[in-house]
Amino acid sequence: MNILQETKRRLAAALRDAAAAARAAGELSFETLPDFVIETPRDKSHGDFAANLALLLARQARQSPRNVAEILVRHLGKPQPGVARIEVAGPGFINFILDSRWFLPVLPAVLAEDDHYGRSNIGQGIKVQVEFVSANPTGLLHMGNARGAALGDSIANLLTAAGYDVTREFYINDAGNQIENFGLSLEARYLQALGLDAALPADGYHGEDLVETVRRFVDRYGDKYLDADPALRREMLVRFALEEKLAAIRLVLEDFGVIYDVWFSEQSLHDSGAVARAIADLDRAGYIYEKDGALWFKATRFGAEKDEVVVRKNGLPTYFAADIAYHRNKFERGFERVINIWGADHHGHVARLKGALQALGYDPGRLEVVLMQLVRLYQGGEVLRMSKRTGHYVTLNELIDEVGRDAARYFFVMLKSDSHLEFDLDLARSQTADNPVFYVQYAHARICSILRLAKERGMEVPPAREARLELLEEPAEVELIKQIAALPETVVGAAQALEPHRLTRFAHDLAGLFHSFYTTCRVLDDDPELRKARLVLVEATRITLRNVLHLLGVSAPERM
RNA sequence: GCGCCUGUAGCUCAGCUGGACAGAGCAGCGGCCUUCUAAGCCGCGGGCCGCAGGUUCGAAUCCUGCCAGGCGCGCCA
Repeated sequence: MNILQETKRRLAAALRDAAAAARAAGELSFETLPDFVIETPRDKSHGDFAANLALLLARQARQSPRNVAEILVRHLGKPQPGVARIEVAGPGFINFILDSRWFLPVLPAVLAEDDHYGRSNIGQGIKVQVEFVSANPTGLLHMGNARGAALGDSIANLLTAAGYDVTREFYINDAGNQIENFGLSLEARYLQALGLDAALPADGYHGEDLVETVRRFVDRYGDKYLDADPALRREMLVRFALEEKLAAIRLVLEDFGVIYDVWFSEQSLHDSGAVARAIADLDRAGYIYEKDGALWFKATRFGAEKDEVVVRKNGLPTYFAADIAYHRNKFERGFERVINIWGADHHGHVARLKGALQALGYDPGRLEVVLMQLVRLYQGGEVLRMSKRTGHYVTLNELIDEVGRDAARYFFVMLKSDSHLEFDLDLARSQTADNPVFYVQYAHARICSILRLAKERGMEVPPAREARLELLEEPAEVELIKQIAALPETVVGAAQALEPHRLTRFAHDLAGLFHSFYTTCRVLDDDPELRKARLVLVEATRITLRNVLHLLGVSAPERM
């Protein structure tokens, strides 16, 4: 049910017919009809829909836009269904003012579709993968990862709602230098735990959490690896720590409402030979050369700023090499579109990865990277720098404890991914009511409260067919219905643009319209007919609000 | 130095891929609870859309050049 888009489509067709008729009548001359839009004007006084066709046609027709608009309106001929009035306004817009009853059919549709309301099938079941967070499993998740988690999960929800077949994936960086370094740090902590004087590597992991991890390792294995081969010792420590860290990451993400379909190991790509194969194939295609003892990929051929090493002088493949193999693997698994959520500090990686995929014969457009600016954390008015190596960072675990999952998720997706997120920890900690998520949730709780009371009084929400919905003609009611009707196109737009922040905006607007309605209209009215109609409206609002909140990964509480 | 992102009300941010007089939330001021949750509603004030050019019937939005902030330019990931 998408009454808005259907109406727009029909009006657009009518305008095209009108233009053709006007040309046939010799009143308007043009070669080809320009692509015009029918949009919902910002300003309510401009009607429900506005068309800019006359403005675009004016030049070709060599007439003033307003004249063109008048001619088009005249040729629209018989009254359009649902349209109460048509006006030519401003520079030459054609405004359509709809009969307020035109939107009423959306209410029974919402009740019927229930938790499916807002879904569509523009994705046509196309397989899409969303890879996000993919943090190093060497510590806990920080604020940047948290933003990625909220963003990635909401985008995945949006794509699912738009009819795509979505897979959520976490890429585990369990290979390479960082792991090597991780092992050395663990080893030092291990020796320290056994009372020896061992120093952490200068660029090692200084976080306190490793001390605890090693303590648990000692609980299990004691000093068994004190005199063991250091390589074996580190391998055992790393294996133990990775398992523990990954379990913790998985757990906190679940607390955050994020469940992955696939956890993909980087090491497995090395083990299976996929990395070596990718390099060999690039070489065969002529995009690899040797310099200074290392193997380089000719990324500059594909618009990157510089070429990139794939195999180091020491013979070990780079992270980039593994990433090439990984993304090829994604396509081999049948994903039509592959979406990565990355921190903006990785943006330099985009061009060369796309280049490598192109070199392997894939359309690089199938890889879409959503770059998010990093989260800046404020405390006591000062910026806190976050770094895993210094162990100085606020974890997602702490964030959930202090501000709660709902507020955190809402805040992270409230902004465009492009914009820097300023997270004032003191403000977030202070659980005050100026939190927008409370505003939206409160609207939902208020509705549930009304419905509870109605039930107690034996006044359940009637089947929509039995309600005289045409009684809903207060401005606050009409505005509320229009916003409810706008959910499907909002979801589609947000999914296409990969912009979940459009949903928080929609939710906030919807909540605001409900609050206004609440103060002007009494739902449990003495008039039984009006009461039934309003119960249907309120129920439809509840469903819409809840569905949006769920797309955001935020709960819809029944009481507050 | 080069590349990417950002610059809109005192603060935090929207602005629907070029539309009609630039919007919201906080903060400030003034009203509204004997009736379904006042975590709410209604009203008021507040802006050279970083600056300067250009394209267009029309620019916060597109192009160019500056200015400011963030990030990147590793045989790290």
